[in-house]
Amino acid sequence: MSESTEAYLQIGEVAERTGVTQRTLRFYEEKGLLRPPSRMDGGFRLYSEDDVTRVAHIRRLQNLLGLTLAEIKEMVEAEEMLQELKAQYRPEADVSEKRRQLQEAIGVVTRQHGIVSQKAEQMSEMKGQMEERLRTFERWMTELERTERKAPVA
Amino acid sequence: MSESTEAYLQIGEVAERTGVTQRTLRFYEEKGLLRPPSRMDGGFRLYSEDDVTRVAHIRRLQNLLGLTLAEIKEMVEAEEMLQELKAQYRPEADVSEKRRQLQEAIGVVTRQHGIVSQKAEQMSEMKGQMEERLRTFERWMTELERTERKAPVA
DNA sequence: CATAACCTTGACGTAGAAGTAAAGTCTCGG
DNA sequence: CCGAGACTTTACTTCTACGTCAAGGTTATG
Repeated sequence: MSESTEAYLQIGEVAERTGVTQRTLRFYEEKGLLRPPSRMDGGFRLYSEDDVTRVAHIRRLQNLLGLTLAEIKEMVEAEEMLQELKAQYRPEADVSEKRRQLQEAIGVVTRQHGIVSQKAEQMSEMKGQMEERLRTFERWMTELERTERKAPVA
Repeated sequence: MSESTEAYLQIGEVAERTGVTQRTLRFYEEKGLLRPPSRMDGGFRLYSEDDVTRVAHIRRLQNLLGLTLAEIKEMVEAEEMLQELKAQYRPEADVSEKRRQLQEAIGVVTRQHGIVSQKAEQMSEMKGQMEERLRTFERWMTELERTERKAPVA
């Protein structure tokens, strides 16, 4: 009973490990966010560890950056291209084509980076505002307490 | 023809200045995110500059933090309470009540701050990853160019 | 080989956040 | 005073991102 194909996961496991529902996994597949996984003879989906990582990534893009699935799809496709590029990296293929792909990949990631940078900046600005606000409240509070000591509660 | 009430804006202007549609403004009002504005005799809504600010704030909470309108409503209501508190600050009213309100306000903002902090951190982590990735690409690119010089294009 | 647990597709439902259309009202410059 | 354009409410529609059955096929285990 050696597990020759031990690295494969059924949809239920993937769902559990990623924290999304099976429905969501199928939905992402439908929408092109996950490549159609391999299947068992009976038709059961067989996911790889990579797919798990992928889902986590998708979720982060959703939750953190608030991107739509359509936008995420673009990003993910760029990643895909990258994987491909990585795989093709050794076999001496069309160099100028690889160059082009790499250029495009750089473009995509640069745009992503721009989005993240901007958001991160706005965030920390917001954070600062909130901290200032909290300081103000603390001041008010101390002041209130002073008032209370002067004229204590009946 | 002096503009005694010059500070008031109709919905169209507010829409234009905030970048949301009139429908959205009415929708926010319906949902309790914007206080019902004053009206002209004929029923036209009259907004203040404060309302414009408010809408901008709402949008940032939506876009930056990805909060739902329901969550934003809570926040906005807390702000409201704060305004009230600020206004009542001088008139010597029930001190312990004010204390309670202040406590609550601190609680709300602290929670908000927690959310923002966490997101900000995750963001900068993501940003870092992207930067590393870009560096990798640049390396690949230089390598590709070296290859090209060795065996130039026909 | 039965059967529980797991999976399949398909179809319809839902919540959030508006968009859009209809039919009528108001305002304001000329 | 009137017509163009801005505004009103009401109602229906759309889009996204799934949730929720339903009816049946598959797999693993005793």
